[in-house]
Amino acid sequence: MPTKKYDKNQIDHMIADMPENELSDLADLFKVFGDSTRLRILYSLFRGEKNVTEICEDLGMGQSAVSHQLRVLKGNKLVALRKEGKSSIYFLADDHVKTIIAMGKEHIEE
Amino acid sequence: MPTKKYDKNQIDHMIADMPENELSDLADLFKVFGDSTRLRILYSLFRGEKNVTEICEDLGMGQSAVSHQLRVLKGNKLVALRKEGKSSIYFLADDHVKTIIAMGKEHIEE
DNA sequence: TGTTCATATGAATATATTATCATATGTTCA
DNA sequence: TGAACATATGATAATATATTCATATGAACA
Repeated sequence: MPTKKYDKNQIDHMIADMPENELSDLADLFKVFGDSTRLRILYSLFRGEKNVTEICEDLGMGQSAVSHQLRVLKGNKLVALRKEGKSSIYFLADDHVKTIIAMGKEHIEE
Repeated sequence: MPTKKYDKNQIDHMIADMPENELSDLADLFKVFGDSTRLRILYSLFRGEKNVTEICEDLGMGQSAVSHQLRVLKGNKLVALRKEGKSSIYFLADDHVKTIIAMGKEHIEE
């Protein structure tokens, strides 16, 4: 499978004629990234899949808060999970998560 | 100037070892994209620079609400402006805006 | 079966955010 | 200068959001 690349010309074309309702969906997606707890969860999973307890330890946060945010992330298809005994093992759902984070990172570093 | 490209390997490397405070800045940036009024403004400016009145007309929103959001966008360096007579002409500040929107768009379309 | 561990979820509170209204600032031009 | 226009901004009210607390669900296993 070839590595996917993005260049500016493709991007201009990609954005043109975006309908109003799609913009609204897009805002909802970015809203999910716009919370540092959720972003820290994503970043934690970027370093490897984890169960809920491990995520809590990694973030130093309570189980309930983390579960609530995992629910949001899952609802937006940014993470997925598999059950393993008593545990739920969460992992990043696709590579767009990484790409979006990388783009944002590049922006703030300038 | 060569067209910039991004591939998955670069991206993995880009994200590795991101410090905690940078994640917080990143969440703040995404928060800016996570509002449909602001996203509509960005999209409007993607189609061409505009003064405040024109943006208001394009969005069908009041001047005050738009100005408040332009302030947020400007504070985050996503738009810039030049003064021209009585008008402030706003435009997209850089190409990352487009890239970030394109990545998000691609995600929601799957 | 009953206890423990792991996770999910509902309700409530505290905080943040957005649009509106009113007004201030600044520019143009008669 | 002062009237008209364009934009910016402060305060407020309405809404949305996140965390906490309490509790429910479900699996493993003695």
